[in-house]
Amino acid sequence: MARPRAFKDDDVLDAAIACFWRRGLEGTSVRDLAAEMGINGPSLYNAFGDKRSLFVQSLERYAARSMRERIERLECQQTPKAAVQMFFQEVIARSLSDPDHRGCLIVNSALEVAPHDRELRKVVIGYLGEIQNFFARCLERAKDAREIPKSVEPGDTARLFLGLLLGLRVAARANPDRVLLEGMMRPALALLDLPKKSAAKGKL
Amino acid sequence: MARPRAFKDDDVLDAAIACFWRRGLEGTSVRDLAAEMGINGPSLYNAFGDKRSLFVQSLERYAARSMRERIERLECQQTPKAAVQMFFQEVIARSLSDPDHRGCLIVNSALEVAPHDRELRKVVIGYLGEIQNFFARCLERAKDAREIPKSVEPGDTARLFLGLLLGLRVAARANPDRVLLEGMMRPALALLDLPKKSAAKGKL
DNA sequence: CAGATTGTGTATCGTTCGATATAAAACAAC
DNA sequence: GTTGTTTTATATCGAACGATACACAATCTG
Repeated sequence: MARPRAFKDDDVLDAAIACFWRRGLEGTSVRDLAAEMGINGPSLYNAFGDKRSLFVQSLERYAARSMRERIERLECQQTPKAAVQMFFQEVIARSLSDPDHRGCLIVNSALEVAPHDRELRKVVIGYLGEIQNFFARCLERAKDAREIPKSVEPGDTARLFLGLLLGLRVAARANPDRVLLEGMMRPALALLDLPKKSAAKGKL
Repeated sequence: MARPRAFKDDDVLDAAIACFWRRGLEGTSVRDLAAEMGINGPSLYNAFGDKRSLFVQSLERYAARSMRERIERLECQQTPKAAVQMFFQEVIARSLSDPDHRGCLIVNSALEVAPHDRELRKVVIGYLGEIQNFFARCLERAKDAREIPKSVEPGDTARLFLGLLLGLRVAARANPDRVLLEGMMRPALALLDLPKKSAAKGKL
């Protein structure tokens, strides 16, 4: 009943994600966005509303495609313990191979916009909660399956892993060095190692 | 031999720190800065150079007054193990009591400016290295003093604590919740607890 | 005092910002 | 075809941006 879009919303949204991911909300201009998306300013406003609204939609698409995709894939294809291990393995690999040092759009947003934008803070906290819940679920299941020591407390350990993920992503932006990224995870992931079964041992 | 400054550089630099700390480099305008510093634009440029140069000087003063002060104070007044514990205790207390959710200027800068500014990246990496070295020194000394288990590897554990500090500061900006902040540190700090001396025990 | 030098305050430079007014273009329904 | 609706492209809008030109004020050296 009217002129059709000359672009697919999802495609240009991916281009917007690329901009925001590299430079953040305030660091990206509407002209930058329009150029990268291959559309004109008015088309951008017509399709996505103002800049902040485009940012919200970019963040939501990023969360669905980058975060939830990884969580769902690992959670249904791996054992609970391996899911956590591979989660960080993938994040580190991505961080080390990204020449732009983009880190994670959610973490970047947690630092840039969450303190000043009440609504976006709720959104970001929601995404971080999803990650924390993923860790907590994996740890609970791993504990039930005797994959990890009984001494692991799933709640706090999930918080530990969330904190380390945030730290990993910050380090990935400033100093993506393999020794640093793998080194900071090693003692934490070692918490999941089962105690060796040796002869002269036994807690009781 | 000429007209004297109507302000003390350090005082107005503190005001600049306050601006950059809350809103970052790009989020703070020169007008914001001049207003908060109580001086006019030209005086700002005369005394500190351009905006980026003022940012560098603010960051250096912040590092000296917030980071190095804490490190030196804890390192000479506390046992090595207590220094690490109190470091995080102080950071968490500050994070929970700050109504502006400012986090840490160094961490904020690691995320905002380090990826796009080669020189500032070096500066930020240097500051992060100072923190990591503080942790490493404390852990080495604590190990020598039998304050922490022999199983603690100082290098990686220092990287772990640096990563957690970064994560703590990000969480402090988006979601400064006591349960989260203390919970994410608990399993990591528990690594420093000595094993209980019970009767039926002994590694060898 | 006069001369030199530096800081201050006003006003503004050109640029870029987010956001639109406007009109032509591309479709569906008729 | 005509009409109605939405998208596109050009050309901006006023505001805010980083940065200065300029003249005046304040100090030191003689």
